[in-house]
Amino acid sequence: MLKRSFEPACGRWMVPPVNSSGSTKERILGAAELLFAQRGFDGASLRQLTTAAGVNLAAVNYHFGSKDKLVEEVFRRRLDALNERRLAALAKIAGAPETTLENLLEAFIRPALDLSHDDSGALFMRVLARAFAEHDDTLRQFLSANYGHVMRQFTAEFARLLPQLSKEELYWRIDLVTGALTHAMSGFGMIQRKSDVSEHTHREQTAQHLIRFAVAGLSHP
Amino acid sequence: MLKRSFEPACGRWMVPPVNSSGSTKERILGAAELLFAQRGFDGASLRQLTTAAGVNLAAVNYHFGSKDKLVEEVFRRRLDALNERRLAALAKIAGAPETTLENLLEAFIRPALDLSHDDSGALFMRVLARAFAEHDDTLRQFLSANYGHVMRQFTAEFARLLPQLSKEELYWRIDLVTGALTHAMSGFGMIQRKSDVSEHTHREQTAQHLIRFAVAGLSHP
DNA sequence: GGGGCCGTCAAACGATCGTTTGTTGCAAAT
DNA sequence: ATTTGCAACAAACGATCGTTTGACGGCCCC
Repeated sequence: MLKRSFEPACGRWMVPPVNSSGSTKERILGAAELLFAQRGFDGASLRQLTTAAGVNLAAVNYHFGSKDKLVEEVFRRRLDALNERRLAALAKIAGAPETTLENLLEAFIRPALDLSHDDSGALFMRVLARAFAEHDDTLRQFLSANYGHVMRQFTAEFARLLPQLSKEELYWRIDLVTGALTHAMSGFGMIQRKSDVSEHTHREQTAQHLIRFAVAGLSHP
Repeated sequence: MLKRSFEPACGRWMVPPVNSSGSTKERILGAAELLFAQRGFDGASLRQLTTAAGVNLAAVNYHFGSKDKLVEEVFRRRLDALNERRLAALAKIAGAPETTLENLLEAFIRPALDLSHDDSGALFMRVLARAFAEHDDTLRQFLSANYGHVMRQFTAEFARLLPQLSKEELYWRIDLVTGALTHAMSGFGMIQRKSDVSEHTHREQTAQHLIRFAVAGLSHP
């Protein structure tokens, strides 16, 4: 079997330890983030999810309306925070004459790395990487409608700092940086965190490598 | 709904036009590639799949043993060809004193782009991007066991052409290039093929941008 | 001509899916 | 004290899942 993760010999599926803190809605969202990251949106069933959250099966439909609405809420909760931080960081440097490409990339990348800081935020980056790969047009429209203006503001600032690039050239490069970012954040690839460095240090290294790589890729002639 | 693609008002799910060419096994593999790319491994059911292929429901289990074995075969068929081409291209330049970083990246990237050339090979890149995002350890082991030696040979050649980089630094950068490659190939992002350029031209542009970006990112001090 | 494979088929299997229902406990409002 | 509304629960709904079964027809080989 290639895809589905393990299934224990006894019992049908893993029941992660019950998370008993917070309200019912929050416990569902937390468990959803974990299981969506591990097994995907289709792969994680509401029964696994509600068992992990320690709530009743019907609670998801009661509080969110449907499984799809739950998925939407998982996205909205994290992306609202992420894009707020991005815009706040951008606002501090936008238009300033002394702003460097490193500053701008920092503003773009750092909030994504910080998101991975708190307890389960790191899982969300995997959920996001999955969603990107799903390639769904509905997701595309959702992201564009809700967070498109953030990307537009950053692109405008990139254009200001890289005036030598044509619009098309700039789009291409930002696209490639986004790909490298998503890849690095989701943690697939050769580079794994070594056991002797802390999670925080590892994130810091990731950011450093990513920013240097992106600066070189963006600003080459 | 965020994720599942549309479902038509009449009838339960889309039934793509029947593909009536080739053997039963080949038709199943073709339809699997299409539906796995569109709906994911869990999302695409054997009933959708066999209907699209124009074969009986039981044919999958008869010819492949199980759905999971089918997934495995979808991967193996394309990756065998991809890595053969990569190794052939690498063999022509490995160790040669006049080899440039561009040559090496070309050998690495071009076969992936060429894979997208034939009929449905482009779909496979989406399947692959999905599988990367799934983050499954079983997949990781499958790739490492069957195609790890390819990555190792390329890494050795990268190390020869970039002697100034530490081993860790090199791994990081190759990882980021891989992320950009996967992202560009899977086609999520701002850049979409314009209707006035051919598929071939678009692939060529993708390769050019990607190689230039990667060279800059890899070789910066 | 008859026996053994092979590929295909409709039909069914049990399991699991997302969702709905009806009931219960409980606290605030009347 | 009674009513109202919310949240949680067990249980069931019909649909769909991956897989298995047994029968049917065509083909080659003895």
